[in-house]
Amino acid sequence: MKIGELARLAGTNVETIRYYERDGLLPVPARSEGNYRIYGDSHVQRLSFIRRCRGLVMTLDEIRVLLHFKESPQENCADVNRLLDRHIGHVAHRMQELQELERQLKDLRERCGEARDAAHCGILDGLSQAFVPGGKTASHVQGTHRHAANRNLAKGNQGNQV
Amino acid sequence: MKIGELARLAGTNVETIRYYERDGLLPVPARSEGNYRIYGDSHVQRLSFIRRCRGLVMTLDEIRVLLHFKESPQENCADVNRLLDRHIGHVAHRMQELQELERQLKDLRERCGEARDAAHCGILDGLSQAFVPGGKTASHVQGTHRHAANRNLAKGNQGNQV
DNA sequence: TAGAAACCCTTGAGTGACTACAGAGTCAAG
DNA sequence: CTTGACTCTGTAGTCACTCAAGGGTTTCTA
Repeated sequence: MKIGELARLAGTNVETIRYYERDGLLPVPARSEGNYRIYGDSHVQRLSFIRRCRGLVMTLDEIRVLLHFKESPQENCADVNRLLDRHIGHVAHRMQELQELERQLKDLRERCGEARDAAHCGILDGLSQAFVPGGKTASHVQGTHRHAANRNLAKGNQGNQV
Repeated sequence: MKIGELARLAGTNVETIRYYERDGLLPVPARSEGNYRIYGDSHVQRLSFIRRCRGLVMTLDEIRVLLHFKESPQENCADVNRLLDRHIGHVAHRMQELQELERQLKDLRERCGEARDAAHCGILDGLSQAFVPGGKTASHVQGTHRHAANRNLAKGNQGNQV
C-alpha cells in the first residue's frame, strides 16, 4: 500500500509518517518504480503501536524503548514496567499541578464578579500582587491550550506530555 | 539595574528577559554607555506580572491581552473575565483528559505484575492491541514530561499549557 | 487519448516559549 | 594589569509534528 492508505489505516497523517521515518521510528520502506513508498502489514502494526503510545502521551523516546522490547522478546521486561510506572507518576504529578492551578485561577476569578473598568478589576489587581504561583514543574505531560488540527489523538500539543 | 538583577528579582533567567523584549512583551529599555540594558522598578513590576501569569500557564498572547488592559484602566474589563473563564475551562478540560489517561495507564500497568521476558509482557501486549485511546485534545495546557532546567515556575514544558 | 484530479515526492520553514552556545565586549575587584 | 563575573548579539536547538512550495506520478473521467 502507499503512504495515504497507511495513514488512513493508522489514523495518522502522511507528514507524520514521513517524520517518523526520518526520526527512525519507522523503517525505511521499499519504493515503487515511481518512487512511492510501499508499505505492508508490519508497518501498519508498528505505526499503530506508536500512535497508541502517543495517545497515552508518551514521548517518542519512551516509545523507542518499548519498540526495542517488542523486537527483543527474550529480554526481561522490567524496564517496560519501570517506564510505565514513571509515566504514570508524571501524569499523577501533572494532575496535582493542574488542580492547584485550577484553585488559583478560580480564586482569581472570584475577585471580579462583573465587568467594570479595568482600573478596578480584581483580576488584574490579583495578578499584580505577589501570590505564590505554586512550585516547579518537572513532568512532561502537556496541553491545555491547543487551537487546531488535532485529528484523532490526545496530543494536547506538539510537545509530549502526560 | 542591569539584566542580571532584574532576572533575580523577577525569578526569571536572563535569556527569557531578552526573549520577552524581542517578542514585544517588555519595552525596549535604556542602555548604559557600555551598551548594557538598564531597567527600573516598572520593569520589575511588568516582568513579575508576566511571570505570575505564566505561572498560571497562560500563553504569551493571553498575557498580552491582560497587559493591554492594565495599560488602559478606563476600558471595560469584561474581556479579562472572559479570558480567565476560558482559561479555567481549558484547565478543567485538560484535567479530565489526564484522569482518563491515568485510568488507561493503570489498566495497562496491571497487565504485567512482575518482570518476565518481553515476549510475555502484558503491557507490550496491551499496547499492541486496539484499545481506544480516548478522544481528541484541543486545550493548551501541557507538561508532563519535562526533564530539566525548570527553575521556579510551573512551566511544565516549553509550550504553553493549562 | 487527453486532461484533470488525486495522490505522491523532497526540501525547508513554522509552531511556543524558551534554552544554550559561541565569540566578543564591559566592568569591578585584587 | 589580570582575573572573573557579567553582558552583548546572533544563531541554533528543543519537541512532535504541520504546512507550503514546486514538482513528479497515477488514476479517473470525458
